[in-house]
Amino acid sequence: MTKPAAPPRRSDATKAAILDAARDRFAADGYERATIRAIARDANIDPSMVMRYYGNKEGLFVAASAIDLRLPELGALPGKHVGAVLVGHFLDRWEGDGVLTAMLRVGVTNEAGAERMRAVFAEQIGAVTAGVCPVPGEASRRAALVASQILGMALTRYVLRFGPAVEMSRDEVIAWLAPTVQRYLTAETP
Amino acid sequence: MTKPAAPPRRSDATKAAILDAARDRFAADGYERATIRAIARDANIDPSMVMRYYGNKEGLFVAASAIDLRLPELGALPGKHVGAVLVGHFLDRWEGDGVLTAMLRVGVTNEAGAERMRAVFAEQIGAVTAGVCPVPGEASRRAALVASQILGMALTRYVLRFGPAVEMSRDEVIAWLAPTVQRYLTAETP
DNA sequence: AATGTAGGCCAACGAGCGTTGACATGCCAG
DNA sequence: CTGGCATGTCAACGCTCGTTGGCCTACATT
Repeated sequence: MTKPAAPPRRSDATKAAILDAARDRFAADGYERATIRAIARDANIDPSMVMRYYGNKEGLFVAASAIDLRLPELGALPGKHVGAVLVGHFLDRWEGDGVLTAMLRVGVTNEAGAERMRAVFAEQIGAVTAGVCPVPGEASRRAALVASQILGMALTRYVLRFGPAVEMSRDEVIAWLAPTVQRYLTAETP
Repeated sequence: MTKPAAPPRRSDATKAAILDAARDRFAADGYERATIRAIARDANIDPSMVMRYYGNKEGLFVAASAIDLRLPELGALPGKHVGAVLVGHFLDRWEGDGVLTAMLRVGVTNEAGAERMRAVFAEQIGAVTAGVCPVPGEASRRAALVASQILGMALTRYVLRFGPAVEMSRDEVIAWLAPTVQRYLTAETP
C-alpha cells in the first residue's frame, strides 16, 4: 500500500490552491521575495492557513517543489537520438509549468533549494546517464555536464530572458543543443 | 580627459571597503538577503555611510557590479582554439573574485540585475562572436548559445555546487566545454 | 437536537529591514 | 585661531515580514 487509506478531506482543495499559488510565486520572485502573505492572497485564504498546513515557509517550499523530472525511458530508443529526445523533453518540462523555474530561482539564493536541485538532478539525470555512458565510473560526471548545458539554456531562456535565447524556436534549440548533450553522454573521455 | 581632475579623498578607502564587502555579500547571499547593515558591519562603518556614498541599496549594487569581462582579443590567435581560450578565460574570471557570482545570483532574483547581465553579455560576448561567426546576422544568437553553456557551467560549479562539477579540474572542464563553445561560434547553422 | 471538531479569519507580536536627520569629531584653508 | 566642510556615529522612523493564538462558523457524528 503506497497510500495508507486517505479519507478525502474538505481542505484538500485549499491545500492544492496554496501549493499552486506558492509554485507561481516562488517561480516568479524567488524564495525571499515570495511572501507567505502574497501566496495566501493569491489562494484567497488567510496567511495563517499556510502555517497550519505547512508549518512554516520552508515547509511550504519543500511541499511546493516536490519534483519529478518525468524523464522517459531512454533504453528503448536508438542511442543516436538520446540527445535530441532529452533536450526536447526538458524544453517541454520547463514550459509546462513553473516548478522548474521556481526550483532554479530558489536554488540560486537558498541553500536548501540548492540541496534539493543537487538531489533531483543527480538522481534523475544520473539514472539516465548510467544507461548510456560508455565509461562506467563516469556517469555522474556526464550527468553534471548535461545539467550544465540544460540548466544554462533554461537560465538564459526562461529566467534571464536573453533576447536571442528567447527568440529561438523549440526546434532550433534542439538542433543546436542536441549534439552537445549527445557528446556529453556518449563520447569517449577527451 | 577621461578623469576631470580627481583629488584623492580621505574617504576613498572607506568607499572601497564598502564595495569589497558589498561584492562579497551579494555574491554569497544574493540581492535580497545581502543587507546593508551586514555590508556595513563587514566594512566596519555605519550603515548610514553606505547611503551617503551610494544613495540607496540599488545604487550600491550598481556600483558593486560594474563589470568588465576583460575578454581577450581573439582576432590574433588561431581560430581553432578560440573555444578553449574562451572557456579558460571565463574560468579564471569566475574564480578571480566574487563579482560574476554576485551578478549571477542577483540576476536570477532581481530584474535590474537581469537587465545588467543581458547588457554585459550581449555587448561583450557579442563583440567576440561578431569576429568569428561565419553567418553575419547570427552573431547575437551564437553569443546566446555560448552564454548558455558558460553560464550553465558557472551555475552548476560555483553556485549550486554539484559535486561532480566542482571536482572537475580546470583542464577537464576546458577539454569538455571547448568543443561545444567552438561549435557554437564557428559551425554552420545546423 | 446536542456536541465535538475541522476549517477558516482576525488582530497582534517581535524582529529585521532600508532609510533619514540630528549630532559629534577631525582636518585644512583663511 | 577660527570657520567650514568632510567624515563618521547614533537613535529613531515607518514598513513588511513570518509567525502565533484566540475566536467564530459549519458540518458530521451521536
